[in-house]
Amino acid sequence: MSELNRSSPSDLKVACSGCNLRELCLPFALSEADVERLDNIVSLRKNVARGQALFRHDAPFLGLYAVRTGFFKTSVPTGDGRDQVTGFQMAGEVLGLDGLGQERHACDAIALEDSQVCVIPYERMEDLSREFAGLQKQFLKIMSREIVRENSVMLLLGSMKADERVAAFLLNLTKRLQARGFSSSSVLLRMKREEIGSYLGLKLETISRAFSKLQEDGLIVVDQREIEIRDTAGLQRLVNSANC
Amino acid sequence: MSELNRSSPSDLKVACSGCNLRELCLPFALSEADVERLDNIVSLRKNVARGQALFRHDAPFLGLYAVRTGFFKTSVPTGDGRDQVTGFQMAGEVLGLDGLGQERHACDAIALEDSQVCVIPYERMEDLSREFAGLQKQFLKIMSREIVRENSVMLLLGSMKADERVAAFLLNLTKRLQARGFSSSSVLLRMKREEIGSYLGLKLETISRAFSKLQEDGLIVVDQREIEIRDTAGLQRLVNSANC
DNA sequence: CGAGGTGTTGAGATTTGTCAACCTACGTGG
DNA sequence: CCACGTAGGTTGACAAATCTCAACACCTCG
Repeated sequence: MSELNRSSPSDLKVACSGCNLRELCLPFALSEADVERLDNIVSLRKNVARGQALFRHDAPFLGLYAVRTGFFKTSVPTGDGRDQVTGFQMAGEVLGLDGLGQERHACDAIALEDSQVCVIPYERMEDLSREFAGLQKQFLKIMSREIVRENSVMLLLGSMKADERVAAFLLNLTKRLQARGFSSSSVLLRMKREEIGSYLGLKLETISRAFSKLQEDGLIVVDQREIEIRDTAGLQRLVNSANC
Repeated sequence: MSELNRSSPSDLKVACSGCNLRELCLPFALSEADVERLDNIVSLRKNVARGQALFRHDAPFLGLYAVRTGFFKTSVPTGDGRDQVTGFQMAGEVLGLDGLGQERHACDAIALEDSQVCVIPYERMEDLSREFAGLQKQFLKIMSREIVRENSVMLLLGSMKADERVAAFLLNLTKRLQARGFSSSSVLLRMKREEIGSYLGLKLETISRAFSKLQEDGLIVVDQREIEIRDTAGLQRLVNSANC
């Protein structure tokens, strides 16, 4: 009945050991042997259509998910029915870490395009320690990185101006896309202005104006959701100059 | 030579099993047997004087710390030498989770009063999986909770007005103090207005004005760093009404 | 008693939000 | 294939919130 059920849980056999995201995803820096152990834990894939939820807040925690293809946003409810976007996730990134603590999800995860995730079922995570110490530590590392990421978002939200936030947002996106082999000078945004605004703590009109401003200054070229980066160093200077 | 060295690493023998913070700290919800295993991992205490750093960003990650007595702040550098405060930690709370991922700390941890922490040395964490599956999962849970906490700070920074942020801050503090057996109607702030402002993404003058405003409205009474909560429900309404 | 750190308050500047109009792209149905 | 409706995006004018700068008050500590 839930939106979750409407997605198709295709029971494809997964193999981290043969995945082209190895270097970016769960297996990063793991030994060959450890990756094979991981294969036993990550056992199936799941498709999520654009607009659908992978999970919703308050839903029981069933496991972690690694994005295989596609693009997600996570958001927390504001109490009055609206949401604040807390992150955007692309291939190789992990969703659901918020749910481990209370065995219940703290945010919604919505696909911004047709996507596919690899599933790490909660009950299999019990096997982690039995499987190998290296694997268990891997999860601690992944969570630690998420904490560091959130620290940097707090920095952004707490101390940057609108233009600086947008510049930092674009640089972060292109850096992650570049690590995945995409162009670092051109981004196709998968989210709307309103979602960027929610993530950056700004209104959609302010995002729009910031894009226009950065374009006027020759740092980027905006064509709808297609952003061309003209001056990466200039954007970086803008971010660095924050709070001076 | 570092400030770290100037703190006195008193080699007291620690026993989680006999600690009065059991229910709030690392051992929460662990079995008697697991807590005894934890005793083998948490092996010493360390004093940190007011104003000193427990660790600094970029320093090698040596282990996790559980606050035993005292009060800390964590902050990340903004790039221009200044810092943004990312959290305040009191007895039973864990410091250093940010360092696991890169084996290097991402933030500074500074004592706001003379404090004592229990040390979980990094090399001992290797023993976690050998010791017991329950223990390893405990750390994942603690990290997950930190992620959820940071989510809620992002929500605060991204979508609340000054008064609402301050109200949320006070409610959060009193809730945590109450869980530790302190009065929920009176708080002695351990940090200055500037640090609250940094944490909440506001300037110190705005914090001062927000306190005055909440006092005018009869919700609190302010006397320097001593805050008396007069109307918890009123503060809660203010927080809930955010974004309406 | 004086100095320095911290906190409060006011006035004006700056930034962002709000509201409204308009534009563009896209999908649907005639 | 075109007309139309709708969602998303841009821009302007004004309002509201916060920041900035400055003056001053208070407290602590030597």
